[in-house]
Amino acid sequence: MGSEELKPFIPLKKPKVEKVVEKELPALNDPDSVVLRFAPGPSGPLHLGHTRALALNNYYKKRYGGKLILRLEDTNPNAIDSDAYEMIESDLNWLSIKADEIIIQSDRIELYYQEIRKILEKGGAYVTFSDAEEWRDLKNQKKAHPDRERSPKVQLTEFESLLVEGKGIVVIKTDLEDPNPALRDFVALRVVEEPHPRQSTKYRLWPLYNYAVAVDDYHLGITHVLRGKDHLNNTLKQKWIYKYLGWDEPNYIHYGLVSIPNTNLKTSKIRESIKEGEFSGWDDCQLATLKGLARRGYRPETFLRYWENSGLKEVDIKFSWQNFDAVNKDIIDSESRRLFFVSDPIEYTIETKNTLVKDAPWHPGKPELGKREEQIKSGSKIYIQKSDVEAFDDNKLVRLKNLCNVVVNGRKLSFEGMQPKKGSQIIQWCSSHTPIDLFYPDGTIVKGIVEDNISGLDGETVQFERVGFVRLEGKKAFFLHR
RNA sequence: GCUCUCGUGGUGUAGUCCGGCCCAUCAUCUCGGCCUUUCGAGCCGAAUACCCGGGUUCAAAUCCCGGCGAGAGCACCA
Repeated sequence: MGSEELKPFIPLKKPKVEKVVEKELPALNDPDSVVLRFAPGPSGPLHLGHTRALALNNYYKKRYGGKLILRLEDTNPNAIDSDAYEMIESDLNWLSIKADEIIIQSDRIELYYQEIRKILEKGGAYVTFSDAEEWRDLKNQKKAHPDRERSPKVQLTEFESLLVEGKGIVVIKTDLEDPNPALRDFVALRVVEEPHPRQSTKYRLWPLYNYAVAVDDYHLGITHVLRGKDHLNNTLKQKWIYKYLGWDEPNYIHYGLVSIPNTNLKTSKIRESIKEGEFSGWDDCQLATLKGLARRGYRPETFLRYWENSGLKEVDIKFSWQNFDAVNKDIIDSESRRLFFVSDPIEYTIETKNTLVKDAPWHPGKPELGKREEQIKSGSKIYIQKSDVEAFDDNKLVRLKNLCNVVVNGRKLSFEGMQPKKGSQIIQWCSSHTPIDLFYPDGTIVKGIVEDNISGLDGETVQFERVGFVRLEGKKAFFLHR
């Protein structure tokens, strides 16, 4: 058989069907009424790490027309920054995420008392005055503390007395035989005598995380709990409370942990460093707080888009600044005006017969934005970056970008034509200028000058050509990314 | 140590439930080329991945078993 006859038998590559897959996050169960929550502890302002939970919850809220509750978890009087309540709300605001309801746990202490009474009554919890170690040791040996076996009636009496005095704890009974020691009997409420920033000394018995979360999730009607998988065990604990109270459980969704390289996210550490003067405040451009990142010029949409793109798989992931920056650049590039920035400026004088006019567009892709014009007369000072000057020889022809060609001669630049010459070096320059300090997130500060055109641009992101995108703030510029 | 998760290019992601249209998607990064009075943007192209080993099957990224690896939890924190 000739090759022509074989043709029908040659397996053909199937043409690939162009799949236009609308990429989206996985669907939720029970999508009919979706109630979600974002529940930070008010220990400081929000940082990059918080934005994932926020973005994901917000995404599903919008997708299903649901409701998002901001719940401030302030049940540990020792770990509260009283400014944080407001800072968190303003951070949400900045992200354009609207909480449909704001709940503060320390306003709901009576509710936690009410529900624990029910559990005590049903024999699902107990009060003990045992010291922490003894109680924990017994647990680890799968043994019950004697206080565990007392009748509900006694437990209730002990509970009421704990409200006024004594040093005990209220414990939720689980399965003492559970192979995972983390899941055996856990504390629901404990005594804290320190005054609470909002409630002062009104209460002395404070609920702990797992207990308060379960009670609130139920009473707030939360349908879907979206959180990191570090909460896997917490979910199991919280289910015991649902069981005792006969409540229907919400849908739990756990996503993998993110590690954010080279970034300090520990609120307590940051606070310390601010106190020591290492950072100027929560909005220092070296920090990955929302305030710090906002100051550098990251856009709210960047956070949302980045996290929605990262999905919610249970694998642990690494945060990529590169990818994050790419998202931000995509948003700001088309709207950021261009400027010349000259670091370590060296002064030159220009010689020209005719007055020259700088003809530089505010944005190369958007002529409608107009130009940044400037008249350059003979004798005008021209400033050039030291690193560019280092490549100069006398009689070298260079192109002052958007102006003209010049020949370098000592500290003089002589006009040498308007037509750009192929191959000649093109450099940025400043004449009339403003001094500006460029702050990098690693703490370095570069002093330089910027064209005298920035008056109307305070607070905006612009691109310093060849340097990267920055956000302007007075006589400062904060480096964003390339 | 115990308990629980999870392993797709450098990074993130789609596909895994219900095996075939997957010689594996998209984005970013990297490297070329084009364009450009920015080292930005845009356009074109390239390179790079199903943790390993068995099994089931006509057919495995997808199912089963074993290994290896990574992470988390083990608080009177949240």
